[in-house]
Amino acid sequence: MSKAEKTRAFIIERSAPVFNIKGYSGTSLNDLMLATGLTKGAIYGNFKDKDEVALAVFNYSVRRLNKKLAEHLSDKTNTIEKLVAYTEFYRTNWRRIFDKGGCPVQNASVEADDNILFLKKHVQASIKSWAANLAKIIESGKINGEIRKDIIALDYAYGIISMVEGGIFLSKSMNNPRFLFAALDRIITIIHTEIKNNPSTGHKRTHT
Amino acid sequence: MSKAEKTRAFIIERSAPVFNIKGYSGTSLNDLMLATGLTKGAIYGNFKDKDEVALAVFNYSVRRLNKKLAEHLSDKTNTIEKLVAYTEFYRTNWRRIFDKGGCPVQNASVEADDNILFLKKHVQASIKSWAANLAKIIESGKINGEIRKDIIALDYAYGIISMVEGGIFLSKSMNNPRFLFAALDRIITIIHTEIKNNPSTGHKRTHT
DNA sequence: AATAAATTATACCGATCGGTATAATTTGTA
DNA sequence: TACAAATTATACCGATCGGTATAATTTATT
Repeated sequence: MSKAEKTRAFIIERSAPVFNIKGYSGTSLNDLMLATGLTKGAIYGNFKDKDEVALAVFNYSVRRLNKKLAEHLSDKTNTIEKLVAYTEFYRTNWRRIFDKGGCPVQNASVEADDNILFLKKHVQASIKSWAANLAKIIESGKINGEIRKDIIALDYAYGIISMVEGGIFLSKSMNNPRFLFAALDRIITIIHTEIKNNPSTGHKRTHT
Repeated sequence: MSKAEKTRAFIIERSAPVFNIKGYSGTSLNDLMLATGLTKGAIYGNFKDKDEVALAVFNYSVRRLNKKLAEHLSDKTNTIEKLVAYTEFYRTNWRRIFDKGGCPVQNASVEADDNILFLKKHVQASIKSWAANLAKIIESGKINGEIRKDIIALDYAYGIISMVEGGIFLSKSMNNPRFLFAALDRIITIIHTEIKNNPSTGHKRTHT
């Protein structure tokens, strides 16, 4: 790892919360200089422009969050446990996430979706991969019998994301985690009543 | 209505979609001049600074949305119909809303919650009044027997808002209304299975 | 129609924006 | 340790930022 590579990584790490809190338009190069303690020369020696910093920061933030999430699921063996752990992750880490400006996907998307075009496609890609990962977990549960065979994994994956983001939005807006917790509670209810394979209550079938 | 009052209203109307699409930091006075066809003199003759325009625009956008929503509910008499009409409103008007930048509350909140402080308290106030209105509808249903007496109206009000905003977020991000529709479908399911007073299935009580 | 008041247009302000050329410095290699 | 290359700091660029003073114009009143 060369000096420049280290500096580049350092700039990204330090700039991430700044972009996430102040937004793309709201973050100036002066902000980045303050956050890193470096000068314009160092920044522009490692990035061609502000867009490239913003993009690297977005990808870094998403990868970091995905990594933390994966770690949180790593010791879980069965599917239902993994899905519940998914909600536990946010229940445990909401404060850390909020302190750094909230969900980077939500922030980037809401700011970018109408006018900052170079970010929008990356936002969409990260949401797609997020949903695909969740769907994969659900699909694996269909194979081992934990999850009902007739549910559409991707639909529920997007449903979970939708509710998580709605909860984050409301809790962040109101400075109160209870709305996020309520969303997570509902997700757990859905897991147990809709997607989990409950032979006795599932489809009210009396024979297999 | 004096000339200045008309101009003020005109500036607000024309600036509303600009702020909602480009955000507060992303909207410049030049943008407002372009959107209104007026000069800085006209704008600063009616507003003391950019903050005042942004604030007036936010309040206008919220009031306008509430008005449209109220109109959509006006012909509904009973509570369940009103709640269903609530979801119908978004199902019918999503495109119009999306074209103007999405939900103004969501946009303002996500941009403002960490750093544009003068907007944040107004965002919180508008969410509170939104929830209170919804809760009022639910409460009236408790009185006339349409809604179960044991449910907490405000909790469900915030739950509905959370799901609507989550759906709007995801659909706006992905350029696809299906995620919003899915959220609305779920809200309707919750209305019918959880909060509606279903004497036969409600609490499985065999006696009153 | 004359005129005072209210309103809008023009021209300009200092500050800050993103970005660049170049000088100073640090790094890796011989 | 000498030296070339890579990296970072400094100084500056034109453009645009929000905001203001004032001139031109429009409005309302008589």
